[in-house]
Amino acid sequence: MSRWEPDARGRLLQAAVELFAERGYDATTAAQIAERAGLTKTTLFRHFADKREILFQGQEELVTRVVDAVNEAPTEDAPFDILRRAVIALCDVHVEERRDIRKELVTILPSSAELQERAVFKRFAVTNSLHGALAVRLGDARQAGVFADVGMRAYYDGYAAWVESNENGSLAKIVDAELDAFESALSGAGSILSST
Amino acid sequence: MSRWEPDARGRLLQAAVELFAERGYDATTAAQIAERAGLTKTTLFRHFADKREILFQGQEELVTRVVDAVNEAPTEDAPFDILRRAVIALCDVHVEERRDIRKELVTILPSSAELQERAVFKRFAVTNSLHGALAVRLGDARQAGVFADVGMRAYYDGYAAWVESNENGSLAKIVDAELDAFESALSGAGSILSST
DNA sequence: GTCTATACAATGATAGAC
DNA sequence: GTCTATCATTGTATAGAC
Repeated sequence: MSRWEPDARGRLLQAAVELFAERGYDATTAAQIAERAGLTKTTLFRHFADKREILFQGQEELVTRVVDAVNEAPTEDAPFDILRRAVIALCDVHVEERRDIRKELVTILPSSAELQERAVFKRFAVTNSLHGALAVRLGDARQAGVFADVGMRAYYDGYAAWVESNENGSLAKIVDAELDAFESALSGAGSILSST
Repeated sequence: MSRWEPDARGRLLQAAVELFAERGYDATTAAQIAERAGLTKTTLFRHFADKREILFQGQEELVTRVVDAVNEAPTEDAPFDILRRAVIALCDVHVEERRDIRKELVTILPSSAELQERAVFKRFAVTNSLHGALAVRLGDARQAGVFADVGMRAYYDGYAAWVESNENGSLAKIVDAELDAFESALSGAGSILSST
């Protein structure tokens, strides 16, 4: 019952995705996004720290998910099983996500260096959180580092395959298979190290 | 000879590092940097694509170095030995680098989100190039991915330790030891995977 | 508590003169 | 190569409207 239309953030996101798809990220100004959402530039920046953040909203949840999953993993879990839980926990986020926007994102992202930088930085943040949690749990920072990298690689590779495959089937299944493949690669790694 | 003082880029870098150290990255404007270097803002942006790039100039060299090292590795090299060559090849870049600037960089970087994003993006670019070259050489994209991540982790961890240790000894030595540690972690990885 | 109006500082692009 | 000048855009700050 307020005087304002509700869901300002949602409207801004919708407007942004539309305009980015129409004329590209760089060619779209913050003012144009706000206008299409029936708001002003000032209000846009009250909701989002910057223009990039419109598309990466809610990534902080990935950090808490991955850390919680590691911390709550059963004591009897083997290291790679802990990693598996953590990475699979990330997949659930995308269930609620709007499919149309996800589809657009994949085409918008490569068009702007600014956006790619932000995307990479978010990935880095999640990787670091996973690394930290695993280091505590496993007691070995280097092993935790390798596992964190492998897990995130499985996640992002799986995500890319999922989006490209027209989204039949669940993301979690694809990522799980990806983890299997990396697990074999790791277990075979001992035999392909230095000859010395 | 010309009317202008030579080495505009060097003077701009010098001025930028000084000012960033004095008053922080965000509080320093492009105009101030240019002024201290005896130039104008326009000229600054003719030499550097943006303000961040002043500090990350020459990182493209890392990409060519790492790729060349992989491609030129002897046929008889084991996979991890190829990786070792590639990562060690990165270390030589920092020999020529000016020590005072390197020292300052470590304090400036954490003070600005903008700078960290760029730094992470550069690391990502090098990692991807290494990944690509290793994938071709090893014929297994996933194995190459794990190796690329491990190698870059060894490099950046080693670099951090090197800078912190007041720079006695060579970077290559520290990174090499780091690689040894990761190699053991990898060779032991087979035994710590899923219990299933 | 959310939105608007206005003014402002800084980045980065562009065009033309030396 | 550099300079002056001008410009659009991002993002902030302030003060006020509903």
